Amino acid sequence: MAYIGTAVEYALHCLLWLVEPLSTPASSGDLAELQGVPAAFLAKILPKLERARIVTAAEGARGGYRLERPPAGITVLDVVEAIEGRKPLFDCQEIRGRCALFRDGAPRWATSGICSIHAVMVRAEEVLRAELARTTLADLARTVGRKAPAGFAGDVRAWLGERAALRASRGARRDEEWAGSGVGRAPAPRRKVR
Amino acid sequence: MAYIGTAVEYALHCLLWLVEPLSTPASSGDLAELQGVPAAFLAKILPKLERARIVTAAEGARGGYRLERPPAGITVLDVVEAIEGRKPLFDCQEIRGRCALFRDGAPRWATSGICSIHAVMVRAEEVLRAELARTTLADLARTVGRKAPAGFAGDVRAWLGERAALRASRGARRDEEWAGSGVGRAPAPRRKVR
DNA sequence: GTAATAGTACTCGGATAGTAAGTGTCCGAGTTAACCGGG
DNA sequence: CCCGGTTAACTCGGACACTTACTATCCGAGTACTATTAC
Repeated sequence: MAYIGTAVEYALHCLLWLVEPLSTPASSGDLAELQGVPAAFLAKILPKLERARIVTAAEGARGGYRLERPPAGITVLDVVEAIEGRKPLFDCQEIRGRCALFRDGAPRWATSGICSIHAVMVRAEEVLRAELARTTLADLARTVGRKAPAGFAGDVRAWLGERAALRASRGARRDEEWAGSGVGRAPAPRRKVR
Repeated sequence: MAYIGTAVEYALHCLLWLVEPLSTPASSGDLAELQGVPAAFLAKILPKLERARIVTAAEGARGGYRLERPPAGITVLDVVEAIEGRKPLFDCQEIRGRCALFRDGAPRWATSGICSIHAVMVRAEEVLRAELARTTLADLARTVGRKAPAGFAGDVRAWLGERAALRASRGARRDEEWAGSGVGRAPAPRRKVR
């Protein structure tokens, strides 16, 4: 198992599509289908980004996600910690104090301060975090934009918009089919389709 | 679960006691008891250090472990990789190529080269490894030596030596108890006082 | 025309499998040192 | 005094429980928007 899991990868890829503002927010289901990742899992990841104030969620019909802050202010480290929490690279078991020579309790010099081995790991974790904090969402989007052909970002935006529009008309279209089938309509009670 | 596990911690603590050469090699059982760590587990860790040519193992009776190389040439990274292997910080799922817009196969620009997100993680892993490679066993031992009181290292060496000597005489002592209990003995009877 | 209402799509959160990895234990095989008795 | 057999202690490696975390799925609750109906 890797230290940085699949959930972070899914999140970053979703955020990349949200860098350029959309006319309608993107639903978690659409983001999942767009990228071929499990929708139920993504629906569990995105709320964590919301709690971290990285995205805003619009509830209800026509709901979805938008970036809350400008992408140049969101670092990869922000995303990692929003999803995985701040889990340590290493958790010290305090072996120092268990030495068999300490018959009755470990002396102060062996329990105070930080273990030297632990100190190395803490330094390593710090440089790791610093490196992850160097790259922002805007940097990532720029890099991706250089690789993809000219119209691609627009195509994706169009696909997402189409998806939203299709959903908006679905109820109405279904009603139309009902009318066309010649079935009488009851006033108040609605029939459930399917 | 942490990226760098307990096994690495046990290993580093053991190695610290081996920095100063011992007259007799230290057995895995003694190292375990000295530090209050599960012996059966440690017996599984130390062979990995041997395969990485960090320690040498003396087999058979009076066997045990010694440092193979000078401690200034053994880095913390060496120990981590000897035990955990070179597991990646992040394993890329290649989400790029799964885009729903690629109806019939992903285009070359989306599969060639390294994913931009992956690239960030690779850089992070590199700085992490570099930081771990900065500290050697000799550095660690020096730091520990500054914290512990003057005679402590000597006390530990004495304890390990005593342990080895005690084992050397144990069989004989047990023979005496056997003789005292009047239980008959098969082939080669033995007796000796410690 | 305006207000109430039903329906739908979405987010959010909890509950729940399944799977992979790390921790820890146990046992058998092979190896070496020490010891004993017999020459 | 020296030689061969026996025993004990150790490393090494495989097999096996146990725990934990992550991935993934499902379902219920709440919320907002739309369309329809009634006044």
